[in-house]
Amino acid sequence: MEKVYWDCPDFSLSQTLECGQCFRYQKEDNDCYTVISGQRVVTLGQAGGSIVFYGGEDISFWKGYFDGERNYGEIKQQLSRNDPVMSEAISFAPGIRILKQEFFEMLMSFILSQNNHIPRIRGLIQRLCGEYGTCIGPGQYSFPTPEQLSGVSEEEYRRLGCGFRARYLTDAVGKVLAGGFCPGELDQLSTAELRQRLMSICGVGQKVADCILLFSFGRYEVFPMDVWINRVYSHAYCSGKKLSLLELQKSAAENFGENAGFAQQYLFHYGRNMKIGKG
DNA sequence: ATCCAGGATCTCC
DNA sequence: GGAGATCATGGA
Repeated sequence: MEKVYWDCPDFSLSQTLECGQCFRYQKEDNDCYTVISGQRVVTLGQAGGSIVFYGGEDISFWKGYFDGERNYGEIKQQLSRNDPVMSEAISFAPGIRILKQEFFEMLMSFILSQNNHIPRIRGLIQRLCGEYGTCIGPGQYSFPTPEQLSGVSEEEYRRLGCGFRARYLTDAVGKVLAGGFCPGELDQLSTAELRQRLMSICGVGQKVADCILLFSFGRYEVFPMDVWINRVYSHAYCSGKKLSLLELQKSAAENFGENAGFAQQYLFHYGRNMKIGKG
């Protein structure tokens, strides 16, 4: 099999895939990962600093998916300046990059994420793909397109285990199919406008919208505020005080500015693994 | 067994 | 705008 090597600085494959932003990867026995995005599937590994693609298809797509062109060294340096907490979080997982994932996948996945555990979210998505996606390899299924989900009822989503989120999924599919969510058009909107547009979908609140903004639209100034980030940020930056969501957002924006999204992911992964602010 | 999860919505003030 | 109850489900 053809191998392609790629040297990408500040990049850990495992940290990037396993830090909670992505649900569509599988760790293989030999320390490789199989990743699926859209209709594409890739198997890759990391030996030392070098990424190894097993199979030479769509390499440029995957380099974009892993945000290969961005200078994360500079981002980390800016964030670490005068910030011991952030320095600690970054040194815990210095190889995180923010993936560029497909819009509809992010929309559906983060609707499913609400009030749910990450392992269970992955399971739901896997079942959703197996049921309605296209087989693109041995046991591998693409995330279903809006068209593939056009006839799926709430009942069927419930049968997969989606629970109260079933209604949200049908609403999302319907609104996407009705138009108004074409990525090329959405790219032109300001972050605030795009957030409002996303929140017009039932089951998409600010946090889910912000995850879509960050992980799919590259709006790196957003700071998705979930239960973990709330704990970590309150504990480490607000001396444990209970601030309102609005106050927390304002504070994070002042602290991290245009790099808030990157900061959020370093903090999220660190705080969740260290169980900061819990117990 | 009981708790809790990358929340959103509804109601009520 | 903010506080509280409710929502399904299963992994830990």
